[in-house]
Amino acid sequence: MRLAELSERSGVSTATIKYYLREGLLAPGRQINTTTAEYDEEHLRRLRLVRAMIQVGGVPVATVREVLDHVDDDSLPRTIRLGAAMWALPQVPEPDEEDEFVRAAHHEVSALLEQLGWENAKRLSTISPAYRSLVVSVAAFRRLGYGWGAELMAPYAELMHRTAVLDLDNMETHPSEEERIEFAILGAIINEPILQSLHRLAQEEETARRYGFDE
Amino acid sequence: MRLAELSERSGVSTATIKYYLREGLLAPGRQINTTTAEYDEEHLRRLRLVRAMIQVGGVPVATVREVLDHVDDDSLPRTIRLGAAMWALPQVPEPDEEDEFVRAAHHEVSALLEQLGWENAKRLSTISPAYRSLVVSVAAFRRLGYGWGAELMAPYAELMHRTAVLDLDNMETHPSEEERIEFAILGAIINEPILQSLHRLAQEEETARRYGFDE
DNA sequence: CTCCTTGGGAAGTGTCACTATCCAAGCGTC
DNA sequence: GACGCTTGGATAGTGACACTTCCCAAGGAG
Repeated sequence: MRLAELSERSGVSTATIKYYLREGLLAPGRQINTTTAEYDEEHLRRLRLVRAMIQVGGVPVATVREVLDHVDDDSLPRTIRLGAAMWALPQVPEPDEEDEFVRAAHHEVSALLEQLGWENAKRLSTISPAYRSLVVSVAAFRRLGYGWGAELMAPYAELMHRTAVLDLDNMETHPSEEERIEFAILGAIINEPILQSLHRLAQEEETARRYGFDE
Repeated sequence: MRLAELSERSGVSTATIKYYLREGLLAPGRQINTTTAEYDEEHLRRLRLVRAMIQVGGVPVATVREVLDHVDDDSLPRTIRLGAAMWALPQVPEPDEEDEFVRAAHHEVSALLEQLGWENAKRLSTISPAYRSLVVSVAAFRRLGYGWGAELMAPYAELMHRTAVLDLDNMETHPSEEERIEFAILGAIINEPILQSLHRLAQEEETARRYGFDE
């Protein structure tokens, strides 16, 4: 398969594929001679993953490269590769520890983890990007004058835990390592828009059930 | 309160506030004379909401304006105002109905709504942005070769429905109309990062429980 | 009187994901 | 073997976006 065919089958323009090649998001094809390169199904698959991350997930190109670097790092064991890839994902601004709201949010969140008994998450709290982004979000809410304490978050956290259980159950149905890692990344990226859409749909449904249509 | 104080109390630079004023995201202050305007707590509150939408929620400025226009439209009844504001939020590209994956996703999603008994969501399916974005995401997943059918989505949808119930319960604890509408918008925007963070934290927790730390 | 602030507008900045253009070197076809 | 096409490689340009900078004339405070 040559560039033109790769482009056609993926729906991505050749110019964009060349851009991805330059950015290291896609491995170069097998060079046949100076002016021809051969791509295979693996390239197509990877290109689609990249597209999904960028277009559906809105992940910045630089982040995609980081994630893929971890995925392809054969020197690491599988769980680490997966974890590294997942952790490279969020683009979380370092919370400002001076800020009173940030400090309050910290307490709130660790109280939450305590209450839920999430021992592992607690142990990771100093380094986990998910923890940090939660702190940032809670602080933002507080700054607006809305209380969003552990007691309000706990039921949400319970539901999200069940969601995570579903995620991992689904992942485990995939036979090969490669597929599982890819699926986990998709689960973290494409799943989120799906969850978000389901959430909004559910809100519409529930709103209509409670208040009806005033249309 | 003058511009400088509004800036100081909100942590937003005067230049940016002026930009928001120009863009119609913030009502002009009460003009005292040609060179002085007076702002009140309401302005501060609105400014914080705008900031939250843009910074935490990543909502484009143009979309923020649309949302606020609906919120401030006193000619509409409350539920409509709320609905209009929520619907202005997502920036969903129109799905390409020609695409086979999009059509398949359509069937998938309406089968899901059928199975769940979400009658209201189903009735809204032709116009709801949430429905459309769900179709787009499911189609993207399919295009990558991953099956993500109604039977897999249903348990997620159930969990999201419970989340929506929590959302509305929380909203109803707010006494005033204004606050409820504002809270609902925040719930749609800031809540989502929080849910997302909780989801990822839960994934970390569950991954650690299942596979332990290989560190 | 002087300095500062005000609203207002125009123009510039930096980031990001492409996109367009150009190039010399092959390949396939006639 | 001429011609049109494609290739990898590189550079520069584009358009959207969210500011940010700069400048202005008018008013107010000390």
